[in-house]
Amino acid sequence: MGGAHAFRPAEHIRKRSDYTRIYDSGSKNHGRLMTVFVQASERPHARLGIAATRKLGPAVDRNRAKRRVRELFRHHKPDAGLDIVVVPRRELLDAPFASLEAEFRVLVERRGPRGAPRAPRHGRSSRPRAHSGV
RNA sequence: GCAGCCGGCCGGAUGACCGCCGCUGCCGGUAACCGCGGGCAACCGCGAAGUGCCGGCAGGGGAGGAAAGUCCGAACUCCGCAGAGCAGUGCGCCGGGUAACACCCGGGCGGGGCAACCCGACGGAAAGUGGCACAGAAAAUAUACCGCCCGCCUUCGCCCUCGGCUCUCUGAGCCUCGGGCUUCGGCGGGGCAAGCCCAUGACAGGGGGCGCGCGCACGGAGCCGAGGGCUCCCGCGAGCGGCCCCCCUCUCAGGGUUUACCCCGCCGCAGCGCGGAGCCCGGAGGGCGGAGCGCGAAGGUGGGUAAGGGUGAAAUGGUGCGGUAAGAGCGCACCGCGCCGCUGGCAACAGCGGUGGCAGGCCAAACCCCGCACGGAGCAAGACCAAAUAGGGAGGCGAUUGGCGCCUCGGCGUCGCAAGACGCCGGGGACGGCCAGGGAGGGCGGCUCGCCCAAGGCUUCCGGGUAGGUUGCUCGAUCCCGUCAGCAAUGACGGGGCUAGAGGAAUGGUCAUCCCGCCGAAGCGCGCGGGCCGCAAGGCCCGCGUGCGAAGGCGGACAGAAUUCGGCUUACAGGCCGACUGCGGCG
RNA sequence: GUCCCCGUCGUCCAGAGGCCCAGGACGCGGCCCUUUCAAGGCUGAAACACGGGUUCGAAUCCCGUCGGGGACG
Repeated sequence: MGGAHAFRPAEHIRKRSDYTRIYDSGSKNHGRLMTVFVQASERPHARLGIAATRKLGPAVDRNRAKRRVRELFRHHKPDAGLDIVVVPRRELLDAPFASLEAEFRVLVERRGPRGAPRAPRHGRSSRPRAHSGV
């Protein structure tokens, strides 16, 4: 029943190779609370990966950051096939949830401004894949 | 009531919406490898299997006391291993508990606290090696040194001078007072190379603070003296000294301080007695006096001694009496220590008695010795399944000719004592080692021709094995309750329960209400002090402290399982329960 | 997760029970030299990660924290 806000295993990014691919050829946007990598994919649904490094804090803080980011993804899930990797910053831990939602929306959709979902730096052309939401 | 001490426990609650991960049941969809059968084959059917996977619904479960640090100990897994030892590491009072431990319990000993109680790496220093700065005679050998005592040897000044005495009298000798020289020692003052400190204010003095140290000292006066020490006074139930910081004299300074060295001044030391002969005077007798003797001092030397020696973190048992030439556990008493015996205790150890005569400093978290334990790695251990790509092995298909190279055998030649090496010729063999030819096949193409690529080909199987997946993975030295044994740790028995299993890693997100703590105006209560009124009881006002206190605000810790247990260590807001100790109050 | 290693001036090192209130080089401050700068000379400031313990005495030896780095078919 609850499918709209669910977060299924298929929506996790798990493989190391997926992460490196998104780091290399996805678009990258910095915010005050987090950094977001976005890359388009062939899948019918979006996927999420979280990279909480030890720099963020001890295990309690890292787990809390991941839970809040997952919650963001559940409530603001893009309908298109996008691979998203979020790198949380320390400021994310104490920020109000509403400010997280605002920043997450902006960072995910900002991938547009400098052209379609495309690797800005590595120029390895991924063909323009019309996405309505920009 | 306050302060303390020990043990145990909890570690926010409830609800709403949206979610996550296992398990169980039901419902819907749906495979594959593989096996069997059929078919020329593509493939089909059956089994595997309605399993696994995907989705839905329902039920039930889902972080900790430290999950942390990874400091110990184990289980488990793989590797290694005849046995024993060495090395290395860890542990170290005794007894018990345990699967094991560096953990726990009980006891002993030592230390701290008024006490409850707390703390302790707590074997061995006559097995050996080594270290102990500075100071000090000496830092481990009980010797040397200083000193004390005994014996022996040598020596016991010089110059000037007041005064005196004697004589053989412009002089000589002797005694005495004072001074000087020389040598040594002590005390005081001054100078100053150099070092250090100081405008961030030195130094000195005074006051205050803090911690550490010593403890009847500090200060004052005197005495003995070889080293070095002793006595008295003041003070006295507590202080004193050193270091550091702050303040004041003080915005005062080219100054202060220490040691070495130099100079100056002061003090101290440098024989006395008896005495035959002799000489002189003489009444007795007296004076001088060589040698000698005794005592004393200085130096040297031979011995005795371990009492004492400013030091130091530490000094060779302590105190007292006797004893001695001086001394000494040399003797005695007490204390300490070692050994032996008895008693109590399983033991560590304790008590008592006897005995020895001191038997030898500290450091083993210095090397080490003794006793005990330990094979190594770690769930990224290990096991199973197994893409793509590359590579390995075996087979099949296709072309299989020549040359070079390779292997082997034979002959000849050169070198060599030989073994053998090198070269040439010939026979045989293998080969995807190289080159050329050949061309199965492939590409362009509807087909042929043609062109291009081309033995680094196509294909089957096998083994290792990467990504990935499955497993190991949660029923266990398990948890709860009770009984029994035990002082306890713990164990035995009985009953009951199943209590997270993720894997880029779940156990939550957002909000509401409540709970707890802190702040908190007005107001109220209590205590203390002051003022006013009142004869008094008391009342009023002011100030301070304290308790209760609405709305509201702030806060609710430390921290997230990763193979699993037993410990240790570290972090932690707030709260609850119980035992005990000290002090105060009331009865 | 499992297992190792290391912490000394601002930086890189030395020191290995007392000679160390810790030494050297570079860097930093001041003075001298120079017309000036550099070089050179003189000089100064500056550190034992933290907390306990052993010892007469600890940067050094032991224990525990904290921080940093590394390895993992």
